[in-house]
Amino acid sequence: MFRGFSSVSLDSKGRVAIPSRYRDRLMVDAGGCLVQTLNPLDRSLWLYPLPDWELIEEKLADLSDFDRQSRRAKQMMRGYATDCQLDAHGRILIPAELRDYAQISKQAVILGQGNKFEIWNKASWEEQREHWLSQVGDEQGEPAGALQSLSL
Amino acid sequence: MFRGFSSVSLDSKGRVAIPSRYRDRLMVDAGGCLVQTLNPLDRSLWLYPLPDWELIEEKLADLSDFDRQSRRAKQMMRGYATDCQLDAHGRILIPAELRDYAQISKQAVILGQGNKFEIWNKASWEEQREHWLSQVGDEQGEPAGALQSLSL
DNA sequence: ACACTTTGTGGGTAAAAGTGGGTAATTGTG
DNA sequence: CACAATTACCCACTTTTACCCACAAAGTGT
Repeated sequence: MFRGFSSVSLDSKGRVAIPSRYRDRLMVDAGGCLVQTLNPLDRSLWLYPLPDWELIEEKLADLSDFDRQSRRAKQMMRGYATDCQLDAHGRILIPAELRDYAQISKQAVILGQGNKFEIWNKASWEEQREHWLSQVGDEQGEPAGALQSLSL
Repeated sequence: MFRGFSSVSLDSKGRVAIPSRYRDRLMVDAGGCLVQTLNPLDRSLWLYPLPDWELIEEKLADLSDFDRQSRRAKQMMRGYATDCQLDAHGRILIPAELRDYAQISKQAVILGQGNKFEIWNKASWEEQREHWLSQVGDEQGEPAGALQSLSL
């Protein structure tokens, strides 16, 4: 399971260095082959090791074409899925289309999220974080649904 | 179960010495492998032995991605979860991001909290403590839900 | 009281990681 | 077929991190 936070920067060509602590795992499990796609739930990107992506793709294939939501999810995720590979320095190139979608230009963050990574524009991420924290910390507000029953 | 209070200081690199009375436990149970993450409920940090963290991670993985609050909880807790190891002197390095979040710079406190530790900025902790004491002791104030039925 | 061990603290150094950019090859387009 | 744009690969530099060593303070036992 991937976890952890990394602040990274894109160079002028749209490349990001994958934090080194993950590289061995990615080389062993996936031979350095990754799949990027857009995250339809937030304006960010998802990055899967190829084998994990293939599982996702199967799940998507099972979704009905006659349900509009399902059809859109399939179209978006599969349509933007892009193969990529770690280069000699452990970097990947993020295609311009995906950079635009997630509004990533210079500063980004990479979040380990279980079977995948999320890549965010740094500023957007921090905005989301502050927003969420102010909600959770707010004792007046609704006590955050699912979190309520969670003992950490 | 961890318990107890320790006042500690960070050095210029952001390292803190874990109080020695816990070290044996941490070495035996977790091989010195720990996971830090942010505490979304207070501006402090949580520090889990790796095996205990993995239980938490499973709980998080079960939360739905389609509920916004749940998704955020996953993103934050997992996203900021950082592996670390006790060094030869029983210290850990707190990443800059987490230090910023908890506003920890020089003086901190470590609180044993069952399956984990909480790490606070010392001044924030004392402030919280005083604030909480004044609320709970105050007979006028609302009698704090679940505490009401608790016999200590 | 003294020596010795354990704990806390500070910092130096070498290796690794992150970053930036040049150039050649490939691809797509007019 | 020629040209422009994009991509892959290479090299160089800067920053960060991990590991090591050294010392100060406090506690322990003789």
